[in-house]
Amino acid sequence: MEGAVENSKKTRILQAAEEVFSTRGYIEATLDEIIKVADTGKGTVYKYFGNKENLFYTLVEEKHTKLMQDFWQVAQSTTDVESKIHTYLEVWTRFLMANTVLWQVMMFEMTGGNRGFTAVVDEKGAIKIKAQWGAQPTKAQSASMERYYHLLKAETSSFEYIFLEAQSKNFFKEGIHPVDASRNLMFSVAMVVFHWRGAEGREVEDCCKHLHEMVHYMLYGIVRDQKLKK
Amino acid sequence: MEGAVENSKKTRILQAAEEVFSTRGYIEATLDEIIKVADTGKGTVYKYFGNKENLFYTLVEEKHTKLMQDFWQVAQSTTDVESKIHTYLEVWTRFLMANTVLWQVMMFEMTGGNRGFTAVVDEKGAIKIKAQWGAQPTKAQSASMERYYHLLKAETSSFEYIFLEAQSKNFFKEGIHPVDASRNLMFSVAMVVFHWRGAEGREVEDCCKHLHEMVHYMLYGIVRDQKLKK
Amino acid sequence: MEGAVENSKKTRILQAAEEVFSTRGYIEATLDEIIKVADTGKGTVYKYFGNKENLFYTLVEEKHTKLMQDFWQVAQSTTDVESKIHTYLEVWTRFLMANTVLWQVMMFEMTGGNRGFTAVVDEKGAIKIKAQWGAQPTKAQSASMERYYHLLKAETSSFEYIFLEAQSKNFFKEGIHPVDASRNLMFSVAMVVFHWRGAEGREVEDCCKHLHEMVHYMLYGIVRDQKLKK
Amino acid sequence: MEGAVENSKKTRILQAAEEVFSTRGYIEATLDEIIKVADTGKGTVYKYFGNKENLFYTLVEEKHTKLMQDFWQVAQSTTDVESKIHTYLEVWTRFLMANTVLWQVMMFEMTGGNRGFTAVVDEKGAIKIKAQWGAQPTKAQSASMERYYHLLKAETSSFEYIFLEAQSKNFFKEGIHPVDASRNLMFSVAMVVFHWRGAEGREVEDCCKHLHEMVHYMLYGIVRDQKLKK
DNA sequence: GATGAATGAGAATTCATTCAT
DNA sequence: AATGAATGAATTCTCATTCAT
Repeated sequence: MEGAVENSKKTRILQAAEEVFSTRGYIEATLDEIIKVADTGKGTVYKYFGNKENLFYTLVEEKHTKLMQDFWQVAQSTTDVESKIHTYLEVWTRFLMANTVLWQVMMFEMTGGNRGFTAVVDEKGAIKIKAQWGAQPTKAQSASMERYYHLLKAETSSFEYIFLEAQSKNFFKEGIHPVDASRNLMFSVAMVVFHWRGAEGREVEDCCKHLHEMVHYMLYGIVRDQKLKK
Repeated sequence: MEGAVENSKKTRILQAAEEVFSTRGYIEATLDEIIKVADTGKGTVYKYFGNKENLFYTLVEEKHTKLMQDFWQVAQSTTDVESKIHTYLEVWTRFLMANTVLWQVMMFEMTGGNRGFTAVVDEKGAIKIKAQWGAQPTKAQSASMERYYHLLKAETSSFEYIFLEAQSKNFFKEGIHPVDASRNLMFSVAMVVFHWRGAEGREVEDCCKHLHEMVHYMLYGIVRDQKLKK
Repeated sequence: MEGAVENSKKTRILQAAEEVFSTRGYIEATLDEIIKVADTGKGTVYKYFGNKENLFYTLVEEKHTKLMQDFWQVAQSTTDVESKIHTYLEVWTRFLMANTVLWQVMMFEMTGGNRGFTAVVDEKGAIKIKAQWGAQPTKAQSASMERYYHLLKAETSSFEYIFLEAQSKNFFKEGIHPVDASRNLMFSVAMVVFHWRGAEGREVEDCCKHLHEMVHYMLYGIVRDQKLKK
Repeated sequence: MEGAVENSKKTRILQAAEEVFSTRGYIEATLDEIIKVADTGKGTVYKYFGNKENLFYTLVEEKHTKLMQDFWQVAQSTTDVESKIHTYLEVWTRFLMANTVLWQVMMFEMTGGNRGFTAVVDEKGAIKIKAQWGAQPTKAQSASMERYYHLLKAETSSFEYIFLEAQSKNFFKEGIHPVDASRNLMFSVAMVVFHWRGAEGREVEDCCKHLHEMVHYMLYGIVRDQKLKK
C-alpha cells in the first residue's frame, strides 16, 4: 500500500517533470512549477530524485530505455537492410518529434557541449569529460555529463549494428565507414527534426515522409549522374 | 587615438564575451565574469551593448557578417556546382569548428528551440515566433528570437542559391526539392560538427576531410547498387 | 502552532516594512534593510509579497481597511452633522499623524503625482491613469497606480456621504458643492498634518486641537463680519 | 563673449532640468536625459551645479525668487484685505499649476518629510532638521533640507504678513491665529491644486475659479446658519 | 514518509559621479 | 572650458536546496 503510494507519487512527479521540462527547457524549468503540476511537496522530489539534474536524468533515462527496446527490435528483425534503416530512422524520428525539447536539452545543454566540455573515448572505450578551454570540469560535473553520453552512445550503437550488418552484406560502397556513417545519419535526422517544426510547422506524418525521402537520398545520392568515387 | 581607445574597450569586451560565452554558454555566462576578463566596469558593457542578450547578439552578428561574405563569394564563384557545394560546406565546417558553442547556443538557446518556441514563415516571408505549447512569447522575446532566425535564414539562403543553380543545370535527380535538400545538408553538417569534438576530439583538418567524404556520399549515396527511386 | 509561526514571519516582515518605509520613503527604502530589520531572508519576502511594490501596497491596504471601518462607523452614527464632521476629521487626523510618511508616499510617490501621471475618472466611474506630458504609463504602471487611487477614493467617499447628508438637511449655504467641498476639506487637513510635525514638532493632542479649530473656521469662516456671497 | 557662452550653457541646462524634473520627478530624472535635452556634456553640469541635488535646488530657487517678487507685490499693494488674500492665492494657484511636480517634489521629497525627517524652529527662528525615528540626518543631509524649508518659510511668511495686517484691521474673528491660519490656507490650496488635475483634468482657469470659491468659503464658512464660536 | 516555509548566494541592470583628454 | 567614456556600489528579484514539523 505504502509502496503504491510512493510509486504513484514518483510517477506523478516524473509526468509533471516531463510536462514542465518539455515546455520550458531544463534551465527555465523550476521545481516550483513541477511540484505544482505534480501536486506534491518539494521535499518529496528531493527524497526521490536528490536534485533537479537527477530528476531530469531519470526522466530521460526512462524514455531512453523504451527507445532502446524499439531500436533493438528493429535491429534484430529479419527484414532486408534497407527497410531496417528506414524503419529504424522512422522510430528515431517519431521519438524525437514526441520528445523534441527533452532530447535537444540532452544533446546540447546536459552534455555540456555548449559549456566547452567534450567527451573523449579512451582506448578501453570509457568516456571521459575534458574541457576544450578553461577550467576542467569538477568530478561531479564529469560524472553527470558522462551519463548522458552513455545514453547517446547506446542510441547510436544499435544503429551501428545495422550498418555493420549491411556492410557485411556488401550493401555499401567501398570505403564507407559504418560507424561514422551511421552516426552522421542519425545526427542529421535529429537536426532536421529539431528544426522541422521551427521551419514550417508541419505535422508528424509529413515529417516522417520528408525524412524517408531524405534518407533515401542519403542512401542513393541526390546527384543525377552517378559516378564512381575518385 | 581616442577612437583607438574607445575601440579597444569595445573590442576587449567583445573578446571577453566570446571567451566566456564559448566557455559557459549563454545562460551560464555571467556579466561579472565577462567584465573581469575584459578588465572593465559593468557600466561600460551596458553603455555599449545595452544588455546581456544584445552583447551576445552583437558578437554573433559580427561573426555572421564575415561568414556571409565568405558564403557569397563561394556562391558567386564560377567553378562547377559540385566544387561549390564542397567549398561552401568546408567554409561552413571550418566556421562551426571555430565557433561551435556560439552557434550551438544560437541554434538552440537563443532561438528558443528548447523552450518550445518555433518560427513560422508567413506568406510574405516574414518570420513570426509561436509557442508550440504553453504561453506565447512576449513581444520582446519574439523580437529577440526573430533576429537569430534571420541570421540562420541568411546563412541557409546562400546555400539554397547554389542548389537552385545546380537544379537549373540538371545536376540533381528528378524530385529533389533544392530548398529542403540544401537546408537539410547544412543542418546535417552542423550537427556532425557539433558532436565531432565531443565524440572524438580530432582536429580541424580531420574534420574537414571527414565532412568532404560525408558530403560526397550525400551527393552520390552510400549504397553500392544504385537504382532509380521507385 | 504552525499558523502562528507563519503568521509571525509575515507579520514581522510587515512590521519591518512599516518601519523602513516610514523612515526612508518608498524609493529609498531597500529590501536589504527590511529583511535585516525583520531578521528574515529575501526569498521569504518575495514568497509572501511578490515584489517591493506589492509589499508596500499590502501594508497600506491593511491600514486603509482599519481606517475605513472607523470612517463608516462615524458616517453611520446618529449624531448631528457638525459633530460627525469633527469626529470624522479627527479620525483622519489621528490616522495621518500615525502614518504620516506612509500616506504621503501613497499620495505623491505611488500615485505617480510627482511623475506627471494623473487619474481621470471616466463616465462609468472607472479610474484610468493618463500622462499629463511625456510617455503614457505602461499597463503595469497604470494597474499599480489605480490601486492607490481606489484607496484614496474610498477614503474620500465616506466623507462625501456625510456632506451629502448635511446638504440634504440644509446645513450648508446655497451653492456649496458637497463632493468638492468634502474632498477639499480632507486634503486640506492632510496637508496641514503633513507639515505640522515638520513645522513645529508638536504632539498629537495639540495637532487635533489645532485641527478642530481649523475645521471650525472652515465651517463658519474666519472673517468677523459675515456677509452673503456676492 | 565667454561669459555669454557659459551663461547660455547654464541656462540651457536649467531649462532642460525643468523639463525633465517636471516630467519624471526628482528621483526618476536622470542626468543622462537632462544633458541630452540640454545638448551638453555631463562634466558641464557638474562644473556649474556640483551635483544633481544642487541642480534641482538652483532651478527651484530661481522660480522661488520670481514667485516671491509677485508675492511681495501683492502683499504691499493698497487694495482691501479680502482682495489681497484672493489675489495672493491666485498667484499661488497659478504658480503651482505651472510648477506642480517641481513644488510637490520640493514639499515632499526634498524636505525629507517622507524620510522621517522634520524641521524644528528653535528660539532664534533657526531651522534645524531632526529625525523623528531612526538615525539622525548627516550634516550634508541637514544642510540640503534646510535650504528647502527656508524657501517654504519665505513663501508662507509673505502671506502671514497679509494676515497680520488683516488682523490689525479687525478683519478676523476673535481667536484667529494669523500665522497658523495663513499657513493652513496656503497648504490647503496647494493640496487642492496638486490633486486638481488628477481628479478631473480641468484647466487652469477652471482651477482658479474653483479656488476662489473655496477661499471665499474658507473666509466666510460653508455653514448656512452662522453662529458665534462656542 | 511528506511537506513547504525559509533561505541566501548569485544574477542583471541602473546611474550619479569622476577625470583624462 | 567642455566633454563623455568609464566606473562600481547599490538595487531588485530568482530559485535550488535544506530541514523542522
